[in-house]
Amino acid sequence: MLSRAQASARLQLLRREIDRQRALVHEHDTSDLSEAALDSLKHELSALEAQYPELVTPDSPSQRVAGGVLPGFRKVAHTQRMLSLQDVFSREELEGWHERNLKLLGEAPSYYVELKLDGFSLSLVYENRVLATAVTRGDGMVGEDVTAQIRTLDSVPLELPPEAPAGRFEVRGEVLITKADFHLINEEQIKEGKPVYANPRNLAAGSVRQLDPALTAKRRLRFVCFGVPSAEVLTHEDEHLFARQLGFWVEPHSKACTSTDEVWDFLQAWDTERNDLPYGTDGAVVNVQERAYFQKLGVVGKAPRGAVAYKFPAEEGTSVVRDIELTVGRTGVVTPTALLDPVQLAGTTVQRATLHNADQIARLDVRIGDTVVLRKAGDIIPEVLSVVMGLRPPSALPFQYPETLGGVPLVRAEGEVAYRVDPAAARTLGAVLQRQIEHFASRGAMDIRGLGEQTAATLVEAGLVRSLADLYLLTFEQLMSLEGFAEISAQNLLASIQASKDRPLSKLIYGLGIRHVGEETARTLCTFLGQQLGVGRWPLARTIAVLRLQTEASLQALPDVGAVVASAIHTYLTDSHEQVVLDQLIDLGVQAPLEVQAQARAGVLTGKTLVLTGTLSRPREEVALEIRAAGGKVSGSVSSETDYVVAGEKAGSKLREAERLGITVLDEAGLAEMLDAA
DNA sequence: AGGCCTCGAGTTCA
DNA sequence: CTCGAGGCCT
Repeated sequence: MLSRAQASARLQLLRREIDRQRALVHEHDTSDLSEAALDSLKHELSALEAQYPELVTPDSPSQRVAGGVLPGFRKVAHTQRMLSLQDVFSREELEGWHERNLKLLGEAPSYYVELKLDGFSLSLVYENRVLATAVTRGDGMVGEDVTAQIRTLDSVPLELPPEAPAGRFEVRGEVLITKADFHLINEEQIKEGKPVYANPRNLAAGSVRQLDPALTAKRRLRFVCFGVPSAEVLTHEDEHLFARQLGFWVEPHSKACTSTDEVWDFLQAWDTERNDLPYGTDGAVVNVQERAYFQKLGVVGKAPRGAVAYKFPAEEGTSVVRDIELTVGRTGVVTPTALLDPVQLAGTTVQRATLHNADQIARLDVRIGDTVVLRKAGDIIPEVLSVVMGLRPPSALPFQYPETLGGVPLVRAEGEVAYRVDPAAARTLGAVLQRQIEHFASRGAMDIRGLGEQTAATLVEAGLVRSLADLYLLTFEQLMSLEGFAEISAQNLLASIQASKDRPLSKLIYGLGIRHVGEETARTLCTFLGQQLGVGRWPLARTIAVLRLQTEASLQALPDVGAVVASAIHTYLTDSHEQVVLDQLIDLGVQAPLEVQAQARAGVLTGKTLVLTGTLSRPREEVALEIRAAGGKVSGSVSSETDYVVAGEKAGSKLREAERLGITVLDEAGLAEMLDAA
């Protein structure tokens, strides 16, 4: 919560930045901030003003209806004010609005939901069925006369059919440009070395505000009607039908609903389906269906109560960096994370975002106190896109890494992006040990159920676990003495730890956390050991003994193992600490068996590389196992080396990449068929 | 030396 | 998912 003085300073910055953005958009049709990010700033502004109403100034952007009037066009007053709509962002807010309708009307209205298209609003006035004027929305009261420009649009009838009423008749709608045309025009701009348009709305607005109508005509603009306020009809839906009869294009996906459940279903469905529409939408308008009710609900401030604009969860937003936290990973790499004021992003509340490394911080020039633009990368992980420089407090200093972390010196290795804690001292840090244990116990490694972040922290803090081997020394009594352990959970954990002794060798090697040795390299080592030892089932004592015989040179002979990886493995095996740990694991009965089959039968997929993507019906690891059993290799990324891509539900970029490269795409059934063919 | 390609490691929220 | 970096081929 900001103090009054802090709020006042912040408000000033926000107003200045929002005004600057508005000037950019409306006078130059460019922008250096996305629509969603700007929305987010406006949202913060109104929230702060709501909190400190006495700080609202008459010139605040919140006091104005979007738009503004540009010099060069004749100003025209709207006969009926063009209102704006109140925004709702969640189901709760939608239900709240419905409750209010219910209270004010005494009974539930029905609703008509229509997609809100991404263009700019326009009012057409017909006099005796002939187009008289076309006026932009402007500030809602007064707009600009763009009749000459609008006349060039095919989708605006210059004359209405006889069904239209005589006299003055108003038609309202949105002027927009399709996504395809938007991209086409921006490509032209790039070719000509001109600035690109930030979004279709800016382009549509810019195209209409060409003083020369011939220029407007070249842009393929379309008028889409959303209302005929002066028509004599009973429902909002009828307005749409009537407009269609008169020859206007009306967005065809609108839906009549009798409950908010139905409304919500519509909104949820279109949140994803809208991506397939040829034009952009950033929300939907929920209208009270019955006109009489709509009138009765009236207008409050500058918005009618009978309709709200639902905004689809934005993929971009803004927030303020309160602090930069440094966390140390299992390898000793120190990663900076921005701690943020909570912000809604694509349907979740985001409070932290990784800054990756020192380079990234320097590139973005992120500082504590900065306002940043955030996006969800791949719909999951928040990412800092940029800093809004106009909102930087004067006191913000460039971020500096400290010299030490937890008393251990931080070093940045030659040519590396990352800072690490001094490797020799890393194992003395509880945080590093905790991460090592988490990794060792993770699903891809030893798969010890019940040993996650929380438990690992408890065990390390209590001093019960000082190395990976200590896990196998834990007793029931020790666990019971810990906070948060009951009989059942203690027994379960001990059982999981026992069970982990029989995981395959590759899982153990991966779990050890040797630098540069991941799942793939662990398997490479196992294949090599299999060749050395021959057919049989080999215990850890034997496999480790063979590994310890290897020189760096012999390791380098393995596929995908070069100088760096070989050295890392060799260093690990000869490190005195690690030797003790490995010997202990052997003594404590960790088998980690290496099974060597008589002869890896050549399967149907021998020599083939496959990539799995999307949601499969079974765990990915299970499918991967079958593919490997058939001789195939499972890789993480699609390239020209890939033979098949197996796509499940909701496959994303990898599927597109596969299509681009012309790689055969299989579904799960297709894969099963190939495997069965063996 | 340069340019793929693959692997490793770290990441957020519900 | 994304980025950095190691391995390997040209």
